[in-house]
Formats: sequence, structure tokens, C-alpha cells
Amino acid sequence: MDIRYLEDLLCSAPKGSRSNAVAAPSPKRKNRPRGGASGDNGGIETNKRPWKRAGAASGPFSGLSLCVVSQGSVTNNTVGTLTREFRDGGGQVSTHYTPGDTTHIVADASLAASWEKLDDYFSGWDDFEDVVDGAATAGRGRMPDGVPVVSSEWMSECLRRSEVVTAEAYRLTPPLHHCAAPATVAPKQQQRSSTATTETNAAAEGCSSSASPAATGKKRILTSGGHQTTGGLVATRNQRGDAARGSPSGRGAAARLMNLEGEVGARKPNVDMRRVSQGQPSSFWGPQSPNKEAADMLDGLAELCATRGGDGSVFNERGFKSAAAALRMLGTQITDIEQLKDLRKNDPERVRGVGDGAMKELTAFLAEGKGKSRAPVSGADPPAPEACLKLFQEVGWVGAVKARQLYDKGMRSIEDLRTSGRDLLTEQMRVCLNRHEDIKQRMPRSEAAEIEAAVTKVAQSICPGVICQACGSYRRGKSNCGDVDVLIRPPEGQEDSPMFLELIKELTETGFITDRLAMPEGPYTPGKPQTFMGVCKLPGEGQIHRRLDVKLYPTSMFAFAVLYFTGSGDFNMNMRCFAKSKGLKLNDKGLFKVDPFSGEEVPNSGYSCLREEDVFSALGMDWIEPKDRKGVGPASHNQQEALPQHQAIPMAEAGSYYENAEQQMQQQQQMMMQQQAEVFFREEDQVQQAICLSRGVFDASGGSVAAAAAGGGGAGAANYDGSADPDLQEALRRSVADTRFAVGGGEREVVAGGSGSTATAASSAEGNNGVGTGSEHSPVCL
DNA sequence: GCGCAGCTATG
DNA sequence: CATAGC
DNA sequence: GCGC
Ligand SMILES: O=c1ccn([C@H]2C[C@H](O)[C@@H](COP(=O)(O)OP(=O)(O)OP(=O)(O)O)O2)c(=O)[nH]1
Ligand SMILES: [Mg+2]
Repeated sequence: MDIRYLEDLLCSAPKGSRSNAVAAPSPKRKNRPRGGASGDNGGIETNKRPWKRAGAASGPFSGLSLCVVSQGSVTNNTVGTLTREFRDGGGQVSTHYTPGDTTHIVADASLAASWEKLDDYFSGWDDFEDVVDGAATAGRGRMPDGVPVVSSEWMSECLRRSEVVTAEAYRLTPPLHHCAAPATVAPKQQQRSSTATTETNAAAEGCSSSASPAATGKKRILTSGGHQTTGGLVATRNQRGDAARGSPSGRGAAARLMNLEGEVGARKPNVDMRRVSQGQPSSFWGPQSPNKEAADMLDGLAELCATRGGDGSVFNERGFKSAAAALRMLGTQITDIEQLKDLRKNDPERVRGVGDGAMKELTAFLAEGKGKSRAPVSGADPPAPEACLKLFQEVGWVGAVKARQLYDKGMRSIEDLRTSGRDLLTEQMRVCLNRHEDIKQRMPRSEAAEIEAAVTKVAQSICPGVICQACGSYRRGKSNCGDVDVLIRPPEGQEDSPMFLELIKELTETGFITDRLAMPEGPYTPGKPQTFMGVCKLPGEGQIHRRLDVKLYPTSMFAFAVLYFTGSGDFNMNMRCFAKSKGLKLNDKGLFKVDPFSGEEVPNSGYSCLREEDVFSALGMDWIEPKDRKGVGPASHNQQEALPQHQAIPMAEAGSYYENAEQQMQQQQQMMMQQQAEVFFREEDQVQQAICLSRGVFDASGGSVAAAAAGGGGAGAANYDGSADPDLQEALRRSVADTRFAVGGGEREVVAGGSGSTATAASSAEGNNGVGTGSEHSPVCL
């Protein structure tokens, strides 16, 4: 792939004459593959060191005195975590720079990328005096000399190897011809318009931190609004490597756990178990990864793949994205392709996602003097074709193919489409074109709430007892939403009412719904989910059109539907992949067994889950808050032993397959227990624990790997051979504990029954009112 | 060389 | 079936 | 395109 395409794409400026041509970037991004981790920022990173409880002062780090320069709450971010670990290892860590004493300065993510910033940091220290417990008054003005300034990766590495690693490789490079410090936002005011093009999780107060114990105490975060680049430090190449790759001889419970994990890891290197929802590594370094430019370049290529479309483009897009994400995760700046080659050879884990394709692009990129912005080639009069394609695709329902057709017919701008292209478009495209200026904007969260309420009101008037819930980015707590995704559940027993069509009709007649993009097909079948997609507008002056999706599901599917519709898309992909690796199929209607021979869904094998939580449990997963449902990296990165990648198992090999499965069972069970224990004991998992406890779930799981699982809905279950079935399935279910999700306390109260069976006593009545699942918005146990 | 989530509506 | 979107 |  030629980089010049990218240049064309990126550099073509908005045309003066043609008002609508090549406009500002729009949020629209469709038809993507699974994302290689996008830009979310997540939570709490955890990690344990073997010497944890060992007496301090004599660890591997005695004699070191670090000055940690961090932005955000140090106690809460990962630097904080690293700090504690480091102290446990005998090192000294403070936020003060003490000439003559300080041996290393550690800069956190937010400061690592720019020397100037770091310098500012030292001069502006006063502003940060509430960081930790010190009126930090350090070397004002200039950067101290002689003391190495390193990225926090250095700390991670030291901790990982439990020895003092040379600082060289982690030194932050001073000269740094200053890669774009783009009108850098002062750390203090990071406010952003609520209708920005990027969503943040800034319902933060409401739904996030509630559970982070360390946060409560003293420090408040610097930024007022949500989004702090929370010094959210992590042991970058996160824990997995650290833990499994068994560090030194461990002691203590924690260490034991880790070693056990290591054993498992011996067979399956990737037993991270903790990641997933939480820390979103890709943005770990925030908007200022040392490799931002290179990563952006790769992301640009990804985008380019998408706009050009074609066979496999979806996967190309994903590929570039994951390479970009990997690069962003690197704490050290790559200035020479050789550095990457080394990493790929010596520490492949850290650069997972960067393959030959990306290497090729990076070679070219680095060669041509990175800082130097790529030739501002185009921007010329004939708009770059790619730019046009991209522009057209910002209109709903116009994809790569249609965009090219339009281009071939001479269209060059939105305006062209409006004046002479209308009859080239489908009805859906016409609607989206009409409303384009409105629809392309994201709406503030509050407006999404109003829209939800508007729908709810009418729905309830038509069908008392109905439940409506906005899902999607709204339920994930985002501060702005691209559309509103409303889910509807009629009261049980009324699944056959025509309320859905009535609702749409009513909303249309009142003028709330202005356009229809898609409606359920044909003759309507009771008990079947129904979907409306369209455009709506709240009454009143100054309101603009918004995309609205409404879906109705019967009660038996509702939990699955909520899970699906809450997303994120990446999260769904990962979770479904995980389910698949266990021989199951998860979709918006249920969780089913899959016949390993045919690859088909086993009839009547659906698990009965009335609440979202039941679905997590059924998969052996710990609950994940909606706000944390981000999905980490492509599932392919975790695929390692995902059993039959899905090909049906040939009859001939069935025997050995079963044997294998059976064998695995024992050790798998053990593994399960370990994990349970891990979750139970690991203090960093207080969050999860708290949630579990509050849900009254823990009692049910006390080690009992029991129950559940078993034959799905008796009937159609084992139709490919009753023999080893439940066991096989059990084995399948347990066999893959991959890194996508923390696999926790067994099956708990879920029951795998025929789809009909009203799931077991839905244990805790409250269920959802834990931390911010958006419970305040959820009228029902989800 | 294979698989990459799983599904719906439109034309 | 291909395309686009959730 | 990436991992296996
Ligand atoms: O490829 C996809 C796209 C979406 N979804 C699910 C998850 C997603 O959260 C939900 C709603 O889709 P939407 O496109 O509205 O995404 P969102 O998460 O709500 O973000 P936005 O704020 O852009 O609407 O549908 C998927 O499972 N797969
Ligand atoms: Mg949405």
C-alpha cells in the first residue's frame, strides 16, 4: 500500500469553492471490523509483585530514589500502583525532586511525550501541589541535569524483572524536535464541548470512580469534567508478561497465585485474565503517546482501507489499527526501525499487532524524517478521489461501493449529490442526505435522555408496563451519543401485541419521527424481535434531527438484547468470540450451544438468562460495567488456544477430540478454582469484589464449580451423540480461559435450561443497583 | 492458508 | 446475493 | 493486516 494515498487523503484541504467538498472529519465510521482498540480510556490497572508483603528496605530497589512526576491523582493511577510496588521492593519514591538524592525522574504518560511539558511541569509545580501528600516544591524552572528522566515503562520493567534495569532504553529524549505540541491543552482545562466529535466517558462522576477506593480519600483530579488522562498508568505490556513469565521466586499468597497462573501460562502464555473491559491500553498513553505520529499514520492507513473498500478491506483496516494501537502502547519512542525489529524479536508481546505490513509502512515513514509532515501534496483542485470517497461515505448508507459509483458518475461533493445525484441514491441514502448536517453531529447525553423519555412516554401510553431503555453509548455513560438506541420489552405475555408498529405510527404522527430508514419486514410474527431505524426530532425551537434506533424483544431475549445493544461493538465482538471459544454462540437473542460437528446452533440449547449478569455468569465472566465495555484489542490477539477455531470437527478425529476434552477437564477445573481464588484474594480487585458482594453473588459461587452448564434444554441437546455430551460441553466451556475476559466465579446461579424455564430465582432482587451500571437509568434488572 | 461476531433490512 | 449498518 |  502506498503511503501517498494517505497523503492525498489527509492533505486535501476543504475546498474553497465547493462548500461541501471534503469537509471536516466526521465521526461516522462504519462497517469496521473489530477495532484494534480505539480511543477509550479506562480504569484501574492492577498488578501484584511477588515481594509484595516482604519487608521493605531490602528489596532489589534499595538505594534508588525516584521522583515521580505525574499528572492526575497519583494514588489512583498506575504510577501509584507502580510506586507502591516499587517501595515494597525497597526503593524510595516521592514526588519531590531532591538534588543529590533523586536518582531517577519518572514521567508519566501525560508528560512523557514532550520535554517542554515536562519542563513546564517543573516550573508549574505549584499547580500540582495537591498531588499526593506533598506540597511539592521542587526544582523550579529548569530541568535538573544529570538525573535520567525515564518513562514509567522503566519502572514497569524494573518491577517485572525485579532488578534495576538500565535507564538508557527508557530515557526520554530531550531534543525531540518537538513533535507537534498541538496547541496543547493545559492539563488543567480539558473541558470539551459536549457535542464534540469524540465521546468521552464523562458521566464519570456518575458512573465511574465510585468504586476506586484509593480515589476517595484525598486527591481530586485535576480536570473538572470527566476525561482526565488519568495518569492511568499501567505496567504497559500489561501484566500478562509480568506475571506469567514468572518473575523471581515468589512468596506470599499473591505470589503463589501468580505462579499458578504461570503454570497455566506455560501451556497458554496469554493468561492475562484481568484486562478486558478495564484499562484500555490503546489510550493508555493518552493522546500523547511518544509514537503518536507513527500510530496516527497507521490509523490513517486503516481508515484508507475502509474508504477504499474491497475484499478484505475490513480486515486490513483492523490490522493497521491494531498495529497503531500497539505502537501507541509503547512507552518509548521509536525513532529507528531497528528498535522495532529488536522488539519484535526480543519482546514480541509488547509489539503484538505490528506485523510485516505495518513494519513496511513504518520503515518508509521513519526513513523520510518523521517530524517532517508528509508532503502536503494534494489539496489541489481536482479533489483527491479518496477524499471524495470518504466524504460520500459520511452520508448514511453510502459505503465504499456506492461512493465509488458516485465518483465515477462525476459526483465530487455533497452538493453535487443534492443537485444532480438524487436519483442515483436509494431511499435510505436520500433520507440521510437530507438530514446530513444534523445527523452527522453527535448529541449531548442529556438530549439522548430526552429522546429516550419521549419514546418511553408514548410506549407506555400504548402499552402500560412496557420497559424502555436507551442502550448504546448512552448506557455506557458517554457524554455524547451518535444516536439513541432504545430497547423495548413488552410486559410478559403481551409479546404478541402489535404495540411496536403502533408506537412507531404514533411517534410519526406526532411528528417526532421524521424519517424511516428501516422497518421490520413483512408480516409480523409474535415473539420475534422488531427493529425500527430512522430519524427523529424533539419538539421545540433549535432542535435538530437525530438518528434513532428502536428495537423490541420479548422478555426471554431481553437480557441478551440489552447486552448486545449496549455494546460497544468491539466489546460485543470480543465477548462473542470468547463465547465461541467455549463452544457457544452469543447473539442478541441468546446464548446457545453449537454442535461442534456441524457448527450449527443446537436447537433448544439456549441458556436462560433474565439479567445481563446471568449472561456473564453463564460464560464464567465477571460482571463488567457498561461504562467499561470497551473491548481490548482484536480478539485475534487472544486466540492462542481457542480450541477448534471453528471448523467442524471431522468424524474421524472425534474420538481423540473427546478424550482430549475429558482429560482437560480436571486441570481446567483446577484452573477455574485458581482463578476464582485469584479474584477472591487479589486486593486490586476490590472493585469487582465489591460489586459481586453487593449483588449477593459470592455466596453462591464459593468455589463450587458446580451446577449450571449441564445439558441445555434436555431436548435437542445432545443430538449429535448423547454420549459425552455434557462433559464435552463442560470441557469446552472451561477449556479456554483466554485473555479477553476475566473468567471468574464459575457459573453461579445461572441455569442452563430449555429456553422456557424461568431462570432460577433471580437471586438478589436489586441486582443492578451496584455501581453505575446506569442503574439510575435502568428501570429493570438488566 | 485459515479465521477474523453475528445478525438484519434493502434492492 | 451484495451492500450497509447495528 | 495479523496471529496462529
Ligand atoms: O458492528 C456493530 C455495531 C454496533 N453493535 C451494537 C453495539 C453498539 O453499542 C450498539 C449500538 O450501535 P451504535 O452504532 O449506535 O453504537 P454506539 O455504541 O451506540 O455508539 P454511538 O454513540 O456512535 O451511537 O449496537 C454491534 O454489536 N456491532
Ligand atoms: Mg448508538
